[in-house]
Amino acid sequence: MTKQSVHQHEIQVTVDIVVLTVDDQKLKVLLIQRGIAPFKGQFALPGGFVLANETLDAAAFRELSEETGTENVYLEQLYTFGDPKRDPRGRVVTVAYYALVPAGNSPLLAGTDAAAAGWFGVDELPVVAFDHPKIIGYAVNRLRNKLEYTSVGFELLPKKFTLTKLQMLHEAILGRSLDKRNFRRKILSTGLLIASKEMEITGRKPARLYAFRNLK
Amino acid sequence: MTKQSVHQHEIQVTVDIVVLTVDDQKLKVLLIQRGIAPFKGQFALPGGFVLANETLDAAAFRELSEETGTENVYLEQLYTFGDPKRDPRGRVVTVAYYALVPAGNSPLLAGTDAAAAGWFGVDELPVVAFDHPKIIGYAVNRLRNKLEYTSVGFELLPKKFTLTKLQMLHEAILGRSLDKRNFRRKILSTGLLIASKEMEITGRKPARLYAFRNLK
DNA sequence: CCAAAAGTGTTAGGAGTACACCCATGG
DNA sequence: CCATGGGTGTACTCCTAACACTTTTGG
Repeated sequence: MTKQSVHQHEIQVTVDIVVLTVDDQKLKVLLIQRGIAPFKGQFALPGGFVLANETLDAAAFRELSEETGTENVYLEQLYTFGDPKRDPRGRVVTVAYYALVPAGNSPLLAGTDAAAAGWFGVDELPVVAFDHPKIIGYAVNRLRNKLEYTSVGFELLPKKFTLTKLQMLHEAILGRSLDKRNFRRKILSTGLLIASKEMEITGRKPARLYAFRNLK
Repeated sequence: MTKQSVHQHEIQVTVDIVVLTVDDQKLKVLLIQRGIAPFKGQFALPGGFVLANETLDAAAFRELSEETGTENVYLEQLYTFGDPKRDPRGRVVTVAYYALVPAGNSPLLAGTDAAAAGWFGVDELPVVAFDHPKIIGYAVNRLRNKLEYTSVGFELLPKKFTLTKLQMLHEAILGRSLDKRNFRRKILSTGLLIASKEMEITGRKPARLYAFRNLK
C-alpha cells in the first residue's frame, strides 16, 4: 500500500464459493462440471471474476446466484489463495467463500460454461480442478470449528425443525455421533431456540418443532 | 473460476501487514508515515503490491523485510478487503496479514515513500490512512481469540523469559488482568514450556527462566 | 529489617460426558 | 400389541475462578 507504485496488471481476482449443505446425513459440497478448458470435464467450485465496481462479498453472492440460482444464503469469507501456479491460464488470486444452504434448496442452474452440477459428499469427491480440493478442505474445517464454539448450523435447516434433525445435522458435519440428552440440554440452554406449538407428525410419536430466535 | 472469461485488468492486488508487538505493557502496531499522496503524512500499514511470481505469503514477508527490516516472524493471513472505494487511486484488493514480533526487535528502516515509522498502542492510534483502522481491528480481535483457545503469544517474547513476563504479555493482549496462580498452573500444564536452569537476576528474588518447547 | 517481586494450594461452581428407560403414536 | 423414534435425569470428572501468605533477594 505504501512502497513504489509498480503496476501489477497481470493479476486477476476471482471469488470461489464452497457451497455446503447436509443431506442424507452427509456433508456435501456443490460442484460444477467445467464445459471449457482448462480442466474441461472436471468438477470445480462455482465462482468467477470480481467485477470492477462490486465488493468481494457482492461478487460471491452474484456468482452464487448466476451459477447455481442460490439466493439469501449464509456466506462468509474463508481464505485467499494466491499461488502463482494455481491456475494454468495465468496469475489468478482467488478469494474463497463458503456458503451454507438448507438441503434441497438449490435449483442448480447450469451456467454458460457449466455443463452439469451436483452435490458430492466431502468424503467422496470426484476429481476436482485447480486447487479446489484444498479450498474445500479449508471450508469443512472452518465449518466444524464454528460449530464447536459458536452455535451455528442454523442456516442449514428449514425454519422449523425437530431437535433430532438438528442433532443429525451436527453429527453429519462433525462426522461423529452425539449423545441425545447432552445435545438437547446444551442446545436448549443456549436460549437460541424457541419451541413452537406445532408438532411434526411423522407416523410415530409426534416431535416438537423448534425455530431459531431471530438474531439480528 | 468457471463462468465466462471477462478480463479484469483494473484490479490490483496488494498485501498489508499488521505488525503487532507488546511493549511497555501495551499491545502496539507498527505504522509507517506516508511520504506520498494519497494520505500523504498520514500513517498506514506496511504493505505493497504482490509481484508476478510470488505467493501471497512471500509478498507479505518481502514487504515486511523491505519496509521494516523485520525477518523471521510469525505471519498469518488475516482477511481480504476489497471494497471498490477503499483506495482512491483505483481498484485495489488487499490481502491483510498479521505478524507478531518480540518487543524491540524491529530496526524500522524507512522505505522510499515512508518518511517515518513507529509503534502505536492499538488504543491510541493516530490518524490512519485507507481502511487500515478496520484492518488493525480485525488483527487485534484475531490475536485475542487465538490467545484464548490456543496457546500462542510465544512469538512475542525472547527465547527465555519469566512466567511473570509471559503473564504480562497475555494481560496486555487481552486487556485485563489475570490471576497469577491460575495462569501459572494452566500454562505449565500445557507442557509447552520447559524450565531452564537459569534465573533472571533482577535485584529482587530471582525468577526462573523458561523457554518454549520447539514445536514444529 | 524492609521493600519488592517470586512462588505456591485449596475450594466451590459450572460444563462436559457417560449412561438407560418410559412414552406416544400408527399400523 | 408392537415397532419406531421422542423424550427425560443423575452422577462423575474436569476445568475455571476466587482467594492470601511465605520466600528470596538487595539495599
